[in-house]
Amino acid sequence: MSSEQLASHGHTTAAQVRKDLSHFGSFGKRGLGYSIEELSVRLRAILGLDRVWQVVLVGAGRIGSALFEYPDFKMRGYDCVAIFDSDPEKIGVQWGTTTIHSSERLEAVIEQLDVDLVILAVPASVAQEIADRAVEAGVRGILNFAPVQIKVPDSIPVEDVNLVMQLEALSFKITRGGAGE
Amino acid sequence: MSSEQLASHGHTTAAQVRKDLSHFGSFGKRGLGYSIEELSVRLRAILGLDRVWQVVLVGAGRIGSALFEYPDFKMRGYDCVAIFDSDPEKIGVQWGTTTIHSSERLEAVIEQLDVDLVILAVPASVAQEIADRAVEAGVRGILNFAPVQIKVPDSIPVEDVNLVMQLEALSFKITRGGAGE
DNA sequence: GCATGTGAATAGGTTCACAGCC
DNA sequence: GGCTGTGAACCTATTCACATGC
Repeated sequence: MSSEQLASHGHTTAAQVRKDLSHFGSFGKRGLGYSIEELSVRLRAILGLDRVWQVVLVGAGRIGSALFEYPDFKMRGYDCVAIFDSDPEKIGVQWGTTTIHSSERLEAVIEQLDVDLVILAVPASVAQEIADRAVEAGVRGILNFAPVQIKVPDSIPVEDVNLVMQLEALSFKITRGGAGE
Repeated sequence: MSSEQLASHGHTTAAQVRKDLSHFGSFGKRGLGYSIEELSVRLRAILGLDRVWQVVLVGAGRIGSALFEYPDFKMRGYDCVAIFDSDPEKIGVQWGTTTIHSSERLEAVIEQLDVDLVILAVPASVAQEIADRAVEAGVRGILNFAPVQIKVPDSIPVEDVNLVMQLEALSFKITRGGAGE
């Protein structure tokens, strides 16, 4: 497949595709284009998707349950090895084969199972505390659903999921009136 | 509050704050800084947040219910005026004071209630069809939870919520090893 | 011949620094 | 004196265009 074809799939240009890929190496063949198979393998390795990541979910509320049931996670190599909640009613409950633990056990489980990522699906009021404890216990990245800006060391990446902001982005684009992008 | 102080709250610099704000007007007072109150009002108007947006939710599954219960939505001016699902079991069920309608009624409701935004919380397989119908019925923006790239006219903004991609972004940052950002 | 990979040219965005106003 | 608003300098990213290799 040529850079031209690749570009038409994303929202970009042929030159952009070539420049971007050239940052990581030279994966194409002149006159021929790129092998989808090879690109896939090489990019998955670069992005760190060629392994299974150990994930824990903190917060067994609605968002937590929606996430947990989302089939794509497992399929894409994210293995939810534990769930935590502070509600005594929920502790001990099983979701599939995964048990809900007391939040108190967070550090122990993260260390024991060598957890990579934490999904924070807790109220804003406790998000920072949980994040601190998770980082202290050795977690390497955080997906944050709580509507607060959590502070962690620079070495720990955080991705924020902020649906209100995304709705607001829509509101702005509509208000502004201009083209969709 | 000075641009310096504002910058320290976001993840940015004083010069950046001043340049960005100057794009929309000159809201500060020299020697003094910016009035939070005035900034808030002016920016809310620019972003289109000084009104209530009519929203419908399509898909009354787990993601849909998590969203619907999310208190921030109403508080931030997004009023979910209708829910749709194709499952006959769910049709007629009430969530709070909002009834779940058959997806067939999508166009009728969008037109009648002058709906602005659609939240697409449906399986990937039907996302495009629903999007087409919503756009045809006059919706002005789409928040898309389905893991597909939906195609709509350029004039209709789409915001994609793609949790797998956000996890993958974490994986990349961790793999690359560099600083969090 | 065809499409990559890459320097050169261009455009876009960020930082600097200071005149102007409070 | 302090801080904004903004042109100028700088830096980064995108686009162009072509030599290189299949």
